[in-house]
Amino acid sequence: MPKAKALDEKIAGKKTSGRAADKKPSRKPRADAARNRERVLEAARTVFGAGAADASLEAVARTAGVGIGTLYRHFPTREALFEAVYRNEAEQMATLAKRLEREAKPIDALHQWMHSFVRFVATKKGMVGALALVVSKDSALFSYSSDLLTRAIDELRTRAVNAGEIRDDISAEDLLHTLVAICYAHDHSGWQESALRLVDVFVDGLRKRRAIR
Amino acid sequence: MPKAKALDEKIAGKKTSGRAADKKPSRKPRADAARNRERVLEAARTVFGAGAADASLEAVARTAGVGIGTLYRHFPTREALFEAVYRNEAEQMATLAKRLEREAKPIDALHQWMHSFVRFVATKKGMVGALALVVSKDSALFSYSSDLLTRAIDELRTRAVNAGEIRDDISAEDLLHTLVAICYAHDHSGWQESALRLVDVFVDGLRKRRAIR
DNA sequence: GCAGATACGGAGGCATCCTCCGTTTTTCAA
DNA sequence: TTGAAAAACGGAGGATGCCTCCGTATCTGC
Repeated sequence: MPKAKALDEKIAGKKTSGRAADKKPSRKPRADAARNRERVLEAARTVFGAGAADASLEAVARTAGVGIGTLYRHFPTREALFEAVYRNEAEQMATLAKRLEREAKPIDALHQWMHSFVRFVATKKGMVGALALVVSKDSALFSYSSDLLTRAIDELRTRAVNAGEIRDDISAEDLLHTLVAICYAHDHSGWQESALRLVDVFVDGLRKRRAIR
Repeated sequence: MPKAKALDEKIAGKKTSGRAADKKPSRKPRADAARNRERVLEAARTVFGAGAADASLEAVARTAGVGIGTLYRHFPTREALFEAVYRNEAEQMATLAKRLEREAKPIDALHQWMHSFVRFVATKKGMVGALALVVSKDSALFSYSSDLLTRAIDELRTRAVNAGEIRDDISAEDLLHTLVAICYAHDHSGWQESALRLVDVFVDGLRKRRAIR
């Protein structure tokens, strides 16, 4: 299972921020570098948070009061920047999954998690665009956050499948993909209600039940 | 119902290509203009058909052997070009809806139509990108094709609702949006099977059923 | 305080978007 | 047939964005 392996390495590497992996004593990171990184992140949160996930990176750099080169050094791609900006959010969703797993019945946990996801996204305008990028590119394979979310939903899914409550032929990736898709590009007022309803429909469809005849 | 009105005007205008609307005797369209329009369309079909919905418009113009200015004169926006390229496809889907309405039971008609949509999209690589644009922008309001699809699915939906087979609180827009979303950004091999399964789940969720107690 | 390591930043090459306008082609009426 | 006006052509050019590269500035450990 090469994919999971790569993921674990990635998480380990990121979490500890380069623990003496192999052959690098490496002095501590420079103060100005850390400062600038924070500035860029802050600017990105501001700019993307305004809903413009496609804002130019130059605008972000300008907002941060930093050269474009500096931005690219810290975040080589737009995805990397999104990743850093929304990592926190993904972690919150993962934590929520753990909690729901303890506190709710399998299918309810899944259902509630998906609802929370929609509501969460609703408060973070930029996140939709970020998620779209994450889902649409194969970069999903390289995204810490996206894997976090996939794992979270997969735990909920597996539990519900094992309890015999939902069908077993829909993958976690498909679930997440659908969830993001439901949130995506709904910009009119009232989209949140639509999205929540669509989640209801979808979860209902996942249920194993007998149809009225 | 201002939206529908605007739509009708649009259809009429396009269909008859400017029938003496009000005060324009207007000479007949120039031959070279018509020829170039066709060339651009053909080139666009080729380029987008190869799956590159984000190809540069300059590339399309080059392929068509036409200046970039000419392309923009005929199709002021990328969406307008998509619209023209895939208008035909949308009409086919609309026709299919009519047929299914005669030949299948309400919910089956809806289900089959959605399946056909997925399969259809699978054969037209560029179409996914086009649909994404159409759905994501509010340009949906100004799109002939998108309205055609919305109307088609709405007829199927309404019929199924009236037959008491599906819930009545999901709009045609939501259905179409979800359908497109399910197709969107699935690029790995085997996406078609995933997508068809997701459609099954979704339609199942639309059903009015009694839960297992 | 110094030297080397590290980071900065923006100029510059490239691509795309889209507009504007001088030139060319077509149409129509005389 | 012809010539002038209308219509369309096409591409140069200004604007913006992406990303890289490298001369310069700053920091850190000694």
